[in-house]
Amino acid sequence: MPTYTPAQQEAIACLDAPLQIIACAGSGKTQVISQRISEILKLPGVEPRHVAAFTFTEKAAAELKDRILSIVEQEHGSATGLAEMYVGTMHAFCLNLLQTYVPETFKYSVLTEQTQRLFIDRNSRRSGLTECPTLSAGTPHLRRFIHSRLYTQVMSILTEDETDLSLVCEEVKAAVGKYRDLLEANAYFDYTSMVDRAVRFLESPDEGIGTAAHALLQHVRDDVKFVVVDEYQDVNPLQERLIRGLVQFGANLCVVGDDDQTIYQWRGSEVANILTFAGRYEGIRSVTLAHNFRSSQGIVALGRRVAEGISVGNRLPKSMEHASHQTWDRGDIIAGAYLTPEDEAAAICERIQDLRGVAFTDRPGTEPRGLSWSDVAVLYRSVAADAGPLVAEMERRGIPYIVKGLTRLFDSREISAVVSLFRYMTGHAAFADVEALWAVSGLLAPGVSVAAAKPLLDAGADFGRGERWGTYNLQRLYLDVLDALGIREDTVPGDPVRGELAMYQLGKFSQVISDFEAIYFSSNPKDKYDSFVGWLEYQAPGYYDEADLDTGYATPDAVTISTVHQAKGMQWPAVFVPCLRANRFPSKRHGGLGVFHVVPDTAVPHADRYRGTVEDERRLFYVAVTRAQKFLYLSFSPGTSRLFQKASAFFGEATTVPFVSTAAPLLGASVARLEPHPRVEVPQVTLSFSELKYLFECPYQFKIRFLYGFNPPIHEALGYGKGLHDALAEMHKRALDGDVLDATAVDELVQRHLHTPYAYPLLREQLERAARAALKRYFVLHGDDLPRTLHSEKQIQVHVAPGITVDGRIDLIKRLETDEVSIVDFKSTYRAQAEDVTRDQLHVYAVGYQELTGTSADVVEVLNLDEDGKNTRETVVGQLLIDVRDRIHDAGESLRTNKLDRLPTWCSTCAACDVRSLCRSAEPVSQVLTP
DNA sequence: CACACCTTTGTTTTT
DNA sequence: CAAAGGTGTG
Repeated sequence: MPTYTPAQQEAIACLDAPLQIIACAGSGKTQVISQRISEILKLPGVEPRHVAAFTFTEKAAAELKDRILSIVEQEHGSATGLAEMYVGTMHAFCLNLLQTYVPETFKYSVLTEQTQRLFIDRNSRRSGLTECPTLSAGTPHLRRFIHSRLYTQVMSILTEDETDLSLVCEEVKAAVGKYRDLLEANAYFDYTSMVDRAVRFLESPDEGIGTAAHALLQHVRDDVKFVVVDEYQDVNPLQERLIRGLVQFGANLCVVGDDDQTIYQWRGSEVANILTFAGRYEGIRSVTLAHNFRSSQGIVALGRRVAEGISVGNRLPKSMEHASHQTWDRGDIIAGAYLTPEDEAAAICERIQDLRGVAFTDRPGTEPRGLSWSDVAVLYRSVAADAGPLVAEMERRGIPYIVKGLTRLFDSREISAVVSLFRYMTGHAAFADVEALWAVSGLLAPGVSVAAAKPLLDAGADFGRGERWGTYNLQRLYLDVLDALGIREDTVPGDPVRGELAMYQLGKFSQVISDFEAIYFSSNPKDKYDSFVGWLEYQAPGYYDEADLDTGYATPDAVTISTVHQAKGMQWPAVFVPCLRANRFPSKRHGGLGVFHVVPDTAVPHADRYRGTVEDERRLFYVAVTRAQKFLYLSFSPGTSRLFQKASAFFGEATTVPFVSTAAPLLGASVARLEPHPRVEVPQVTLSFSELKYLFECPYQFKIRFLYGFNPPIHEALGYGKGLHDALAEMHKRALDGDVLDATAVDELVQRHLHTPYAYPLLREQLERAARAALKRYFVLHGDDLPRTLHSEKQIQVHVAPGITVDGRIDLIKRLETDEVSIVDFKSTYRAQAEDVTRDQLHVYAVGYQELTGTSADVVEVLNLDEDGKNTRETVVGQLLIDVRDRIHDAGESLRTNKLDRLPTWCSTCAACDVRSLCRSAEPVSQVLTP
């Protein structure tokens, strides 16, 4: 066990009272939580499934889980059942809870921000959008398309906050009900409704759906014994209700956070939750982790000064203390003012180049190394508004950088060219326009003309050819066009990086089509194409404004340029915070139609937090400052307009802190220098079963699907296989409770679970018949096995090495008549995404089962639900399990190093791959020329 | 100092 | 199209 401070030890050891951990920046919070959870797992009678730990992002969850597993493996040797410990977001927890215990919700899918807006606009009347009045004279009612984002904000505030509905006008209240009904009618959750549904189950079980509510509550009562909430300061009122609901039967609660780092008020975080925690729970213990192990004395002093500017009533009393080995030297912290943004950018670049090679010690007792590009971050209040001059200067000097949120997907020449195809098809552009855009797209190999795709476009635009709407598939047309033009990573002119970049843009567009088509799949074809083009022109550019270049899992050695928000939880040896201008940081309030023109601000407690206050901005500045380990450069230059002429109050305040210099020479030769050596970061790799399957099958296929983001076309029968799986899941779950169904339940099961939103009426009938037949057949062939069900939809997990985890669910685990344990995977032909189960995958299941129970399964089998489908059954062999572990490990490594190569030669995998046209020619090349 | 008028701007982002 | 900073007037 590493050494802990007395406060850390106290937090780790307090397992029997509600605990509040106030964790200052850099206080080793994650380590303390992880160690505390490890202690919980040592308690007699405590199983991993008794623990639920919440984080705000999937990334933070992966890191926390990995840390816990490392500690547990070290201290307990190995432990079984860890897959059943919940570490994740509250959203995923709620979704999981509902889709495990409430059969009616098994078929629900989740709307993203994009599909949610598409859905609301397509149903603008039925969702109540156009009936919402506003306080603005110019806008008597919300309007379709224009106000759908505002509408989603209103809907989430009304369910996520403690809104006083008596102050909200009738039409808006009606809209909430209409929108909720519309979601349910279409089997959708949005991010709010999944939490809301779960909370309502926990709060008023009597109104629930009988047995489901009972089972859900039973699970919470029996299994949830320890709840840990990280980043508690960012919890919103609905999430606070969820926490209350989860601990209502006496579970131990531990909340961890720092009120000074509340930076998401504008999306509902309620600081009051953490400020008044002590008064709301009985007998709480409170521990403050005040020691900062990250930053030098100077940074800590500056941070403390910034935080002390928050008024006493809005802050928990605490004083961050310097405890790091980092030294402060005069000149490490500079607040510099410049005459123009260009001067400021140049000065930043000078410093960055000066810092490269400076000796730096990451941890006490380790060897120093030379700083490199990736040790530097430049943090802006608004990257979009202010980062331009710096990016230009970095570009000029050839300093490598990563920036998010500056480039817009729809401004790129690649996407302009692609959009023109659809404009041509709907008569909004001449073919000459298309040719002009493709000529400058940088996508076509020499000698290839977009004219090669014209026949496809003309045929596609003939909307009189067939009556089935599903045949007018946007995604298929798109992939066919790319194929006809021979566009692949290696045919795009330029160096390999250029090829990757282009494919990444094109993959994003595939996602754009998927989003649109998920909502508009079954519209009259002509209308669908027209809506698509209109949407591409007016809506989509605003939906997909960040074309953040995801570099995959490999981390390049480059300067990070990002917003302060995105820097939360991170640290760098050197941090720059430029453009500290009045009206920018702190940001002035903004105009325009807002939520409080629809909902009166008196109906929402602390409504101001949604608009943003100066204190909120101060907390954001506090986060920025405390990211730095040693070097911190604050700077100001007047902006282009009248509004941004003066320096930020924060800037002036910083200059009054003794550790801060207003000018200092470059370090030059005055400090020790070493060869630049970027810090080694181990990116977390968490793979789902289906991702792993693709990675095993063909690494390049994985790259096309998951890194570039290409999606296969929607199949009209989509949902059939899922429906069968869900029906079987209900059968097995009820069998586990002693409720063994027979064939008379088939109609009801199909009715409840089969959801095929893209099927035309005739196909829907066919699918229903097929589903009934499949379930009846299952009852005949396997009905007798039902009582021998051991687990249904069992969550498993394989932790292969630090940072590499595979997550997944096993359809069914049952005891055979021979008393052996069998792992079963169901298969159905109609299952849209050809989920072929390979032997490898089955053996991964077997490994997961082993980690879960500590015992080995005897056989793995594939059970085909089709009438004449083939089943397989295979003995689990120990050596195979070891081999599979090695293969997962290799797969994870290839991801981290970004080595995702094509299979060397054409093979059966290629023949079955539905994205192969993006990889190589369909025909195997018989004569390969080798230079 | 109070007020009217004119000008400029439009953030931050996860699930 | 709304809001608030800046500027000018009394």
